[in-house]
Amino acid sequence: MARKAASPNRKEEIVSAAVEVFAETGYYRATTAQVAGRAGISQPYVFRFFATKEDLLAEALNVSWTRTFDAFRGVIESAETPKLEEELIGAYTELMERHRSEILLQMQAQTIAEPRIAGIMREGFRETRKLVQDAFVRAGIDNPKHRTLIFLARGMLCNTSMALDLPELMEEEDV
Amino acid sequence: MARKAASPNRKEEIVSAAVEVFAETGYYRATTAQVAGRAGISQPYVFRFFATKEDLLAEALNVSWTRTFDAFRGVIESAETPKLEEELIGAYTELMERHRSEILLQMQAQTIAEPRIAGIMREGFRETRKLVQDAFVRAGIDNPKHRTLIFLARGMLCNTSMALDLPELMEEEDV
DNA sequence: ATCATTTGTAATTGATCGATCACTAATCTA
DNA sequence: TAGATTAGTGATCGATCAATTACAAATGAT
Repeated sequence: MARKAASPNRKEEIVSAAVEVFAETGYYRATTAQVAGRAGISQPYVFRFFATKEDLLAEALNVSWTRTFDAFRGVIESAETPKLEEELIGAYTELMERHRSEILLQMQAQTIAEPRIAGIMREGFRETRKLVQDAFVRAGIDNPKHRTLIFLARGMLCNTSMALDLPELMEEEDV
Repeated sequence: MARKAASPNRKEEIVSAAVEVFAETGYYRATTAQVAGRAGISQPYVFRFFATKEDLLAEALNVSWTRTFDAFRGVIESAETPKLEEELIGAYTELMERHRSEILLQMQAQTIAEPRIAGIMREGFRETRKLVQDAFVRAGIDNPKHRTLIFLARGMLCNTSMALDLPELMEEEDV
């Protein structure tokens, strides 16, 4: 039997590098050489782990959605009803601060037409929506579907505000 | 004095073609040859009107934002107060149906880091926000800043719903 | 009708990039 | 320590693309 060693998490390192490079430069303009450089390996070595650049994008998006689900699930399992929505917003804010690149990548991927990528994005949004809506229903919140829509909508505007560095887009206190 | 002729709107034709091709394929992956083909001209001829591909993108975005402003202004100048928000939503829905590609291009451009493009996007969002908020204030609507945020947020989610073909994302009627 | 301007294209170029191939260095097994 | 497997790289290649150049055809003015 064979034993692997070296960097046991090479694959994860490459994915992390890809998330950053894709987010900064744009998936199509970003090169596999940039990703490799960021991961501290040579460009051809990337292809030992991912057959194509698109495979790498798909995995980067999966990682990003998994983190999103986990963040929301953590809140849903622990938060008390009256603070549920507030804490979900808090969790997303923290996600955006700690994993900005993953959110920027999700934003990009919304307009990528490749069926495989579009499928991942659709599933990501569907699952997020289900997670939040079920939690609102279980918490006995009124108009759960409406509240879920508003929650997701604020999230999308929050993304725009972050990506374009336009914090005023999220101001809502009237004097 | 020289007189021009041929197609007096060649430039507009190229921009229209660019909006579609960029929206379908993604700006970075789209080629100037595709844009030229869509416009019915040769690839080098594009560069008689736009010095660089980025110039073409900038103009495409300007056209798209101008149309957005015009759509909202039309409603604001004519709508009666109680129906203002409803009609603004209607105007945006129509814009998305009639000029889907322009909206998809705006979505894409949210994550393009080139300073010139980011500047156009920032200005577009700032102006849209000002337009809507001032209209809400003039209409005497309560919490105008909050209502403006919710309006813009719904617009962003609506974009996602359209781009990913996920109509359920905009459902909000509870049974 | 000729000359100048404008409209447009074919051909090309220099750069870039994803992916492959051929190879070496390190590590493991027996 | 020999042999085999694994980890990793340099070199390269075919394709692609934005942009330039050098032209040709049409149009307009005199």
